[in-house]
Amino acid sequence: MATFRDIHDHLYAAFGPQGWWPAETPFEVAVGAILTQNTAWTNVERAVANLKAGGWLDPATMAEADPDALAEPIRPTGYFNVKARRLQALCRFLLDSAGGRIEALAGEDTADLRGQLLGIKGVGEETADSILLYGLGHPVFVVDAYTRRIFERLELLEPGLSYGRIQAAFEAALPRDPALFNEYHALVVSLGKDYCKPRPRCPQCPIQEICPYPDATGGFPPARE
DNA sequence: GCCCAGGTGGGTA
DNA sequence: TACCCACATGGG
Repeated sequence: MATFRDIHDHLYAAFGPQGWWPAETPFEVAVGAILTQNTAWTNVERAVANLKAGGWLDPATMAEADPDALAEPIRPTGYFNVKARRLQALCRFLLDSAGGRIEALAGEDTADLRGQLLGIKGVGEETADSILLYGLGHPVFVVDAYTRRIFERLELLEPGLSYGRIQAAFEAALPRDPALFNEYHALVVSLGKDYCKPRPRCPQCPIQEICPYPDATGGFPPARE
């Protein structure tokens, strides 16, 4: 039976280091974390390029903007009206509690800071944890739809567990190392994006020798996303 | 045309 | 608590 550690090692052998998060600053990580909600990263790249070109990538500039104006550069990510307000809520939080500098929060207690981030409208568990891990280097494991699908299919997670239960399973099985959590989540995304699809398709999966699906009859577990 | 994409908040029972 | 639904563009 493969372990969480085994899966990481297989993925690392297959894909190599991922170099995440694809952003230049912690603030850009936080912005990207909101923009990528239920959205392909290629669309986020366009939006971030638009934000940079328009001089938007600054907490005070975003917070004070007309939300309809902020929605324009982020249009390629979809949900642009919702996300414009979410970005503004994030920026207001940063201005109120960190002088507009997200780096100023890095030294805070992880659980306390996570609670503060979850208080921002539009920042849920995955977004908060992405900001904590990739933006600020805190040791939290990021759980996403790929994590759930892949590890349920590997039968390392029971179907239907909460975010917190899944996160706890990973954090209990692995050393509390931000660099490991960073690489692991990025590798999971890489597998999910290109191989472990929702529908019964596993094209040339690089870890198929340790995955029970498709089984002898070609069967898959029911899709549940 | 259909499925899918690095979710979240609000409403209802 | 546990479902539903809205939010929306872009690629395969």
